[in-house]
Amino acid sequence: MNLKQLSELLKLSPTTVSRALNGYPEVSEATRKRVRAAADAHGYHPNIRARALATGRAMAIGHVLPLDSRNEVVNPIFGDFISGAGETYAQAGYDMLISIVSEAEQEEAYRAFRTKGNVDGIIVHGPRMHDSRISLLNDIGIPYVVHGRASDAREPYSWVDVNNMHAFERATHFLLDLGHRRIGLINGQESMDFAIRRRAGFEAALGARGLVAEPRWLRSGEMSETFGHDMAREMLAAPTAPTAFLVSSMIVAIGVRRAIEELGLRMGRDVSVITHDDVLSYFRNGAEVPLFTATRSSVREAGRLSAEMLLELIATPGGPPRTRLLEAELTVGQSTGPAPGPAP
Amino acid sequence: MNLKQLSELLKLSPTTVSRALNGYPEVSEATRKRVRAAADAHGYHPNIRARALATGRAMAIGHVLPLDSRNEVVNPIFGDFISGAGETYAQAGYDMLISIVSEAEQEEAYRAFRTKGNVDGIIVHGPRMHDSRISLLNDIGIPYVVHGRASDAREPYSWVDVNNMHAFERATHFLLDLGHRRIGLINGQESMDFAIRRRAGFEAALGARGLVAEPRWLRSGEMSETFGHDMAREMLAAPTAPTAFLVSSMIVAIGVRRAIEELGLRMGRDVSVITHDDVLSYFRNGAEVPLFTATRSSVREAGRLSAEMLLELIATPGGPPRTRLLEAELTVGQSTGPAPGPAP
DNA sequence: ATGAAAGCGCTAACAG
DNA sequence: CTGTTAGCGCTTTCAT
Repeated sequence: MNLKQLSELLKLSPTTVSRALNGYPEVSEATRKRVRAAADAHGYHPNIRARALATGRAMAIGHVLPLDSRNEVVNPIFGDFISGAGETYAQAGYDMLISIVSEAEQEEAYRAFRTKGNVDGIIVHGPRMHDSRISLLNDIGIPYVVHGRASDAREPYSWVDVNNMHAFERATHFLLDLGHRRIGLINGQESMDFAIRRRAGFEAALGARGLVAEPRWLRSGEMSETFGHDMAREMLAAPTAPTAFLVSSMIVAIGVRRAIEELGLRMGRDVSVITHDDVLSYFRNGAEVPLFTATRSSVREAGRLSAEMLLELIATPGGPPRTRLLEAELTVGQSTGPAPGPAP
Repeated sequence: MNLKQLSELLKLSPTTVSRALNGYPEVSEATRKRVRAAADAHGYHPNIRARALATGRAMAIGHVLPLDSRNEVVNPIFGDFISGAGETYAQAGYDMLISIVSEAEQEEAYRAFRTKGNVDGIIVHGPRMHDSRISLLNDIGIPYVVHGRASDAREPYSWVDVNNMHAFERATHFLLDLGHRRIGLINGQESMDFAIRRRAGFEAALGARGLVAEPRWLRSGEMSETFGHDMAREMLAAPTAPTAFLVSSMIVAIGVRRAIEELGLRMGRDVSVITHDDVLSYFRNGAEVPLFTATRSSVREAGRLSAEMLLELIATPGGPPRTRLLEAELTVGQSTGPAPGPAP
């Protein structure tokens, strides 16, 4: 059933039927009702490709996901992001298009989105410190929002980001409050913008107490279980080992925990671990102190906001870039135990 | 730059240019070369909407993701699946469309894909035991492949699945070999097909040794950290507690580990944990025994296969359904320690 | 308030 | 081998 058939059925012109269905004001209420009823009865849905061709709008948003070339793995938080964004798109009648490409193919992916004309806007994932994509997208002239930031970008751009620096600063203070003085940071690759910000937060907290980050306890690399395991084992094997780890991702933290277990150390007693991703527990002399870091829901919120922002940018072309910084929820549960932490 | 402009530039008809670019045989190699060069030079990409309208093919595959209504969370393995599928699509020139919808909206999502005409085929995620979607999709008449199975489906359908039963059977045998006799299973919701199969594997392994699963050590529910934590604490608090857990997801296993840590038990000594998701370690009297379950790469492989299968189904309409069962890699590393496990 | 007609950019018969 | 012509299904001027 297409528009023409429906219009013949109704003894109206396709024009009138189209107008009736799309809420144009110059249609009488009577015919509009009649048209709506017939459309419902026959399960008519406009062909989206034809509409897109006629209107010039694709009614779709493209997401370009960088594929880690080494691991062929996409960032696990992506699922949370799109579950937030997807809801917004669905309400607005937009489709979500995903393109997973290696670092080398990124540029081409953006150009292809533009010239193929299958999206009206783009969400950029995994921005790096020196990210050429931003000026590329400005040149191309397609609306976009970056999830995260590219610190050294000269040109203005729209972004939504979680306050990584603040989150890691608070987490570090939390460990310092527990009495830890030797803290290891197991971070993501520092070509990624978020990793730089997380280290900055870590160092700021240490600095506020007159401490300085030990280079040997600063590690950064791919976000894998193996990496976490190997780094933690290395650091724990040294004569003076960290008493706590701050870990950039849940996956990595699993490896760290494995290393701790292998060495016969006790989590939360001999060594503590904080991740940026989930609910974890700590101990002060045997008393539980849960720490909630709500990264997953923050990321979903970031997805929702990015989508809204992008749809607004599409609706108001030529408008100024917008930005939004989210605070990740991070709350420390009631501590029932005595104050001092493990011996430094 | 569109086809007409490019053809004027080349002093050729749009038809010839189109044929040259799409590899039609009746074009001379000389002009084909010339056309290709010009297209590359000017960054020409055909407008996909116009092509879709003209050909009747959308050149896109739709993925319908069920959104867990309670948690608003998508299954974390989804990222691995689409990273596998995405590569196949990209090579074949297909786009990937994602639709994230709650359980209630599923039917409408499939119908909309069909009537809007924006996809040529569908991948179904998260099949349940009694899944009405299969007969719906057969009625609608759009090619599809199910990631996973719906055990009680009457009609034939195409699917790709990991052998969950076998994976859990082997994992259980592994724990039994270590000397464990009290094993807890923390499973996904048993309305999901995969959860049923995992339990079946668990029970089969126990049965092979003349053992029977204890109902109090069988738990199933949402795949969250909190659920894992709460179930493990409950089971560990009982007078006779499991000495090992078999856990259905990495996220859940994090909660289980937290529970173990809180109770001051030692991972791999007092209690062992196997997950279906990642690299983990076990201990026999202090010696490390790594167990590798490569779910993540298996899922990526499943994504790749599903995509290939779907493209074939699209290419050969009316063909018979295809199925494919993958064995998850699960290998036990070299054990350097003495044989006996923890006391039963 | 309704309709006729002209495209959107491409592909696919049908000529030549 | 290349070009001409006619749509794909819809929206959108421009008339009436």
